[in-house]
Amino acid sequence: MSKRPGGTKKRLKRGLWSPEEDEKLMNHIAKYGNGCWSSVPKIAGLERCGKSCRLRWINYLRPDLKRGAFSQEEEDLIIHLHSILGNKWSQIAAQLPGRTDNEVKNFWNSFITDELCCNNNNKNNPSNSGSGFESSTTQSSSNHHLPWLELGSISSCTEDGAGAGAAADHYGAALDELKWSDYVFDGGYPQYHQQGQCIYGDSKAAADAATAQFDAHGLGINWCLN
DNA sequence: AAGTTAGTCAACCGCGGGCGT
DNA sequence: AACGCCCGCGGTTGACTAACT
Repeated sequence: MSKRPGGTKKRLKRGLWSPEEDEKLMNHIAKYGNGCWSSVPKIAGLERCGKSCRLRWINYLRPDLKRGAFSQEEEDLIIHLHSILGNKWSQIAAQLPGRTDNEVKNFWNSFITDELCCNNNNKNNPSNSGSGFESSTTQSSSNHHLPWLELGSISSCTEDGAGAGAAADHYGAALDELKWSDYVFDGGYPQYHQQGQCIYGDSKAAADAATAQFDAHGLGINWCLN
């Protein structure tokens, strides 16, 4: 952290929370609930800012949090929701009970790092070119079974940025109608290469059929390499 | 064994929106 | 309408640790 909050009268503690601080915050919330964060540090006897208290509670102390690695279903859901919602971490996390936006964001950043890394590896290693998605998952603990379907750029289908939200809604509604699961290909990942793009699917015909279905709904879909 | 690199987790910061005055 | 306060979100980065050389 290169930037420091300026102008604070009292020097607030920063960095990792101690067990004693956690206990103070837990006790405070058990007693008063989790409202009015700005007053929490004062009442709870913590030398932290209210925002820090709120973050600690939301990301770590909440009793309903589900700790540990993401399940395969959760990973798939994140990937799916991100294709629709973009970096709306709080909205994505809202669909994952017990998970925080921070967790989802961290997962996604790791996921993207893996994907980029393995794309580069694949480019440099022709022997991997036939199964890019699968090979991209072998390094991490993640085991992504789903091809990564990327919706056509939402911004590109609107006249300006103001329509992005409506466009996202449109995609979401259309995907619901299309029954997303019909386009989740299980098993291996043969690819159809065309004009620099990869289309993942059980076969070219399957990918073409899926693409046609999306086209019929007015979706500018790119079956995306990852 | 020691040093380096990479990956993950946790926390901070700035910004924008909602709300009350 | 303007202002200030508070909260929540998304981006970023420091701390820690495991893996690698």
